[in-house]
Amino acid sequence: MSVVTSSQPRDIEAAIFAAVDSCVSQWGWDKVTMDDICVTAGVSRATVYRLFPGGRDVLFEAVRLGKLENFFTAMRAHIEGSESLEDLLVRCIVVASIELQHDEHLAMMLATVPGETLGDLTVSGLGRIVRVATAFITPLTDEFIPGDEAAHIVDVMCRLVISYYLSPSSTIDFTNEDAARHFVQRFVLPALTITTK
Amino acid sequence: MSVVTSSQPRDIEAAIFAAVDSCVSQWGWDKVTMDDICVTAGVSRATVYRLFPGGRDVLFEAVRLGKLENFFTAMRAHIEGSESLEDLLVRCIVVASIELQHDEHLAMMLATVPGETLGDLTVSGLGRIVRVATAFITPLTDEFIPGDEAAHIVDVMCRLVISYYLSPSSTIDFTNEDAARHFVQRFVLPALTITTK
DNA sequence: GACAGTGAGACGGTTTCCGTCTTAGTGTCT
DNA sequence: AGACACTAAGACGGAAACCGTCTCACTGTC
Repeated sequence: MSVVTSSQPRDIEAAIFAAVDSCVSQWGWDKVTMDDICVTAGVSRATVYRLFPGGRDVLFEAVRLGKLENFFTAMRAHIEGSESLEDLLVRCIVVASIELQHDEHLAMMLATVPGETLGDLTVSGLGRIVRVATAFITPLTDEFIPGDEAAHIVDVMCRLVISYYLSPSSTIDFTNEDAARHFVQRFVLPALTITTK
Repeated sequence: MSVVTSSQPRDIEAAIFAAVDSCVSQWGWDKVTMDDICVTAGVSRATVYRLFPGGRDVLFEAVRLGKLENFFTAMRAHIEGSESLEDLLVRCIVVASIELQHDEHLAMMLATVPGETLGDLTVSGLGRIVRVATAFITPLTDEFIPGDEAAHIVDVMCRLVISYYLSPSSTIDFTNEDAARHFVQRFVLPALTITTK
């Protein structure tokens, strides 16, 4: 299994993912057809449907999951080594906010179910973000606070970051570290029911 | 309530044109639907089809014609007052090349028949450009050369400008005035069968 | 030769889109 | 008030695009 044959399906899969990226950024979710993706990837339709049985939904879901993992993996790299809960939270907020602002399609890809607009994000797509974020981030908070408390914090933070991304405020800029830190000190840390270790 | 007072059909027509622009620049020709345009323009379908009987083709053709006119009207403003044929030709080349390069959708809009890609431009769409260009520019060359000679020159210039736009050369840059002037002096003016007035 | 992976494309079912048409609502003019 | 012009909203049928599946031929590897 670990033996990599000369014909590497991984390359094709990567090409398809890249094609989805390219097509979506060019035309948006709604306008992209499977044929667009096939042509862009330089791949036959049969191949796409064989690699992603179920078609469009399955493929797009796979792309979204991949994006989610990449996003949080990159984030974890940024927040690892934090020496305090405050530091960790601040880094989370800043990195996530910047990344969201940087890649417009990311937010769409991360959260939305096919056919869903960005405006509905706070309604339905948020759940999965919170879920994945919790799974990725809470392990890093272990040394500071217990798991259930962490889950609670992550939940709130997710909603705040996304809310401020979708509808930026003139009073708080989460892409700014000082602002984020001030916010954490003022609103988050005091809310903890257990004193940080 | 959005009370539209004394709704003038011109406003609606302009809104539709703007909507086409917006939609095309967002999704491209092929991906745009009439409903997209209607929604973007904030206008009912019936209205669009009444203003442009024939539907999609007629509307898009109208948009293209409008673009063509705007393009050459703007160009004429730039080349009016030329004191020599050389000056006039150089200005034509430079203005057209810059304008084409500036607005990527312009070339598409100017030349292509619906469903046609930019690569086919030299084949089919070029005829109409040459036609309109001739109609707009030849009047301005009257004081330098006779009409039939002008038509010939305009024809050649159109093809050159478009060719260099579609496939830029490393030796000649038509958006550069000096390069264009040098080219005109070297290849165009000597080819005239009649000495310039 | 057996085999696995791929390209090309046909096929039927579904959805979307187009263009037309009808109806109702609104503002204007006489 | 009543006639009129214009538009929004949406139903409707036919056409086209799209989706997902499937078959067949081709290619490189074992």
